[in-house]
Amino acid sequence: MTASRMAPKTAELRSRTALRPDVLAHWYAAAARDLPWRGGGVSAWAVLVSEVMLQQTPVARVLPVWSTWMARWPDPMGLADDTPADAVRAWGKLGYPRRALRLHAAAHRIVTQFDGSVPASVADLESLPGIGAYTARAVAAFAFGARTPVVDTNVARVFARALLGRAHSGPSVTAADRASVEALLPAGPAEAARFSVAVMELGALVCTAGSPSCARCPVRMDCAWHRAGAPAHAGPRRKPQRFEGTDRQVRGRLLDVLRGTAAPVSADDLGRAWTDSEQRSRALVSLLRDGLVEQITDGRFGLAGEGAAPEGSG
DNA sequence: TAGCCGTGGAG
DNA sequence: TCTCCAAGGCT
Repeated sequence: MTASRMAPKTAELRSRTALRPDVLAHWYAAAARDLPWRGGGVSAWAVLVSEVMLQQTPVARVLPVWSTWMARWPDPMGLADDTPADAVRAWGKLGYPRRALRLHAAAHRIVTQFDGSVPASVADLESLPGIGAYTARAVAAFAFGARTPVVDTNVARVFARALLGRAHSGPSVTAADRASVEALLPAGPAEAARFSVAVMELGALVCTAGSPSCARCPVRMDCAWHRAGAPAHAGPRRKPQRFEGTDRQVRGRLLDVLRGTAAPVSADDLGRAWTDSEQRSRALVSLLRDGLVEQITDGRFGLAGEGAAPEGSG
């Protein structure tokens, strides 16, 4: 869903009925998953944490980690008071552990810069580490009721299919995509947020990337892609990511060792996690550079913040 | 901006 | 077994 693919004018898009807010709201009420970070009584912090955890990560894997996290750190102050190592360890095996580091840094910034309260504006949210264009708008809309386009890969795909008749959206969500979605957002903030979460849910449960379930789609009769016979995508697909044998895998192995031990470990201990010393060294350097790992004065390695000498000891 | 950054379940 | 990928962000 690049800018060029969004060529149809707003008025033309608006005239189409493929994504009627009322239809989507009705479907959402009946089909949506009951997720603990949705609905009333959930803090903005809880929403923010869920959105960060959900980046590139399946809901089923996020659920238990989010629950544990929120029980331990119900507000940003609690997390900011603990070490980055605590955050990385609590993150467990969710993947992309730098998110834990950034969430910890975000909590610190919320405390120091925003008086402990998650900011409500998109601009302030985007200024926080680990909070990008999508997450900032998701928090603004779902936690604060802001009328702002919440466009993730699901929303982009649903729009590409229902309104443009294309099988897939572009490789990444652009500002032009957000502008297109914003043009179709219901006028009321509450309705807009409901519309956004409904489209997201539709993309996650029905209008999936691989094998969409058009038969049970509430908007199939008005979907441009479905009406065109659901033609396959012609252009190039995203290059599949390989993992086995990559530095990413090595980083994961090293971090797994460090998560599993309370005390810092020696280089030899890390050596057992991966035999190729050159690759192991490269991965370790990158972890140090990222701030996930640190080396203490005796040469051993630990998660960031846990190997630090006590204050005043040197 | 294309490449990098984890993990493990599903088909 | 192997491929694909799941609510992005950062450089």
